[in-house]
Amino acid sequence: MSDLLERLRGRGWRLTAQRRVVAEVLDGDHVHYTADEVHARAAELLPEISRATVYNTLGELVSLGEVMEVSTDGRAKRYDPNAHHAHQHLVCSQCGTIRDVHPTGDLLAVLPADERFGFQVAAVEVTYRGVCPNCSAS
Amino acid sequence: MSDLLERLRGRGWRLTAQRRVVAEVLDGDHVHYTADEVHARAAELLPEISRATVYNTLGELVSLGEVMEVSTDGRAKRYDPNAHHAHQHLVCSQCGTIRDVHPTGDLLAVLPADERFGFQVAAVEVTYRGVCPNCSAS
DNA sequence: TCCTACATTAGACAATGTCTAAGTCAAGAT
DNA sequence: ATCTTGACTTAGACATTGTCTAATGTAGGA
Repeated sequence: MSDLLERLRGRGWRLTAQRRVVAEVLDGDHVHYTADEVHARAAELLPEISRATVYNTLGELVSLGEVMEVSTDGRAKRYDPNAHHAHQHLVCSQCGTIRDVHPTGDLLAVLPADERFGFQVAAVEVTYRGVCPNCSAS
Repeated sequence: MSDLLERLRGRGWRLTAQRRVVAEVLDGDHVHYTADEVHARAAELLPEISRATVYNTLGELVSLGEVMEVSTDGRAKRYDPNAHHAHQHLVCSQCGTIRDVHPTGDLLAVLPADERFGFQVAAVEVTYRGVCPNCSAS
């Protein structure tokens, strides 16, 4: 993720202070912030950053394939910087905690041809749901 | 689905006109309406039905396991009356059409124990994405 | 240093969903 | 058949999340 800014510059992006702080907030794996959470954390580094810029920047990062958009609950979308390694998500039904997980096998292959209805199937998203150790204990 | 009202009565539900029309709108498989779509169709049968009642009723049907909540796009949730037969969804990336599909094998089993992080994993939701024949053609 | 096209901003607006207080009614009790 | 009561419905305010616009600012090349 630290070379994200380099890649973006290579794509002709202007490196503004706002884009830098958004990238900084997303830095590190296992982070799944909502847009408003990204905005709140970015605003600690750059108080005058606006919501619109955060939304714009996140949308651009998704378009470029640098960040994954995840919606596990029908509420706010979450942004996952771990976009360069295929993975799925495991969500706690109680507290909402999200973990990146890696199922075995080919998840696309288990959809038979006669269940594809002529679609050109390109991708698959899997959400596992359960109760995390923390919530089990209490 | 036609015996849904019977099951609900058995659970102590009051059978109001509003609940009848919501059940009628959802009747039939392969239907994936948003709450507002359900409201619009219900209002054709019972013009004075309110949005709040539709939201309440859908929420209750979901709690009772009679209807599945599906959110394939991070926008409005959709309501799937085909809740008594396990299935997953195939979504057209262009027009948003949704089909019910049935992958083979045990989708839970492909998540190894060392990828469960102590969670008690209870369910799995899969969304396949691709382009439908209609959108491929045009 | 200057230009200018691209980026940012504040805030209005849109879409979806939730909540409240007041009125209505289904269904059991009489 | 009527009464009673607690569950149900309603209108509309409110909340959350996301999008858009017009004015202003600025990164980076000339």
